[in-house]
Amino acid sequence: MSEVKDISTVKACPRQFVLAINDTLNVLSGKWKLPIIASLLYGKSRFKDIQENIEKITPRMLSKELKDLEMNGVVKRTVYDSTPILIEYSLTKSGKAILEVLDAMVDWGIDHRKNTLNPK
Amino acid sequence: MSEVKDISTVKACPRQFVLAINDTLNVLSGKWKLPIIASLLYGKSRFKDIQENIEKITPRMLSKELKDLEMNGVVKRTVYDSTPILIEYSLTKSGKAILEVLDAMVDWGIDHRKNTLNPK
DNA sequence: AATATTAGTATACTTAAGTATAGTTTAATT
DNA sequence: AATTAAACTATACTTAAGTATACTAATATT
Repeated sequence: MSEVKDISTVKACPRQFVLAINDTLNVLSGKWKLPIIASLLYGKSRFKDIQENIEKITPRMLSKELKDLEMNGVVKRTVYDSTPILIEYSLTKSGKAILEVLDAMVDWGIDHRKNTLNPK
Repeated sequence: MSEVKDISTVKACPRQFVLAINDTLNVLSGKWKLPIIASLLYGKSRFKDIQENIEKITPRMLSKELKDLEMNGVVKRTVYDSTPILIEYSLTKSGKAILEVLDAMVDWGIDHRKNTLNPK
């Protein structure tokens, strides 16, 4: 029994990795997801706040994307039964954790600009 | 002079970070970028190979996306002046380095599935 | 009573992304 | 000389993503 798997086994990307990457990409892709997540990381949490924070987003898109993010377990919608009724959006644990992915993306993006302007 | 920047300065995401993230997202978004990068990480490098490796991609899309990745400094196109002429695609240094971003995405995706199926 | 605010929804439309299908060029093989 | 292969390109089309504009329901303010 060899300790070394044959090359097709070693190099093939496991199905669950593909699924995981696609989940992540789904959460981040589209024109408005990142601005929304950034706005929630920053702290702005009411519909109106986010809308004002992200100039040019229409309420339709904000509504749609927030629902999408909520369905994907990234954003939590809380209704406070105060008067007037108050609705707050916040990031879930996972939602906050995505900052690590963003960090990796910042690192790559910055390095890439260096490499591309000044390649070896 | 305070050592502590006021909160709006500290929390605002620097412009270059936003640019870097968008660069990264650009390289990864769309239906075929990831399969293509994965195929090149795996080692398949000729147009025909990639096309066979990624079933269902049309030559139009493969061509378009390869050009796009090449323009963005992620993929390198090499023409070998053999007979018959041979064209090989490979990942640049940056292209290979994007594996780190993919790793972060795998980690988040897997954790996220755990959190979402089994939230605290 | 009229106006404003929050948190959206509804309808119609435009632009971007991706697909389907066929064709081209250069050289090799039969 | 006809057929095959690699590496694409061209044209037309469909679907998905995003925009524009207007509207609604509940409550609060003037």
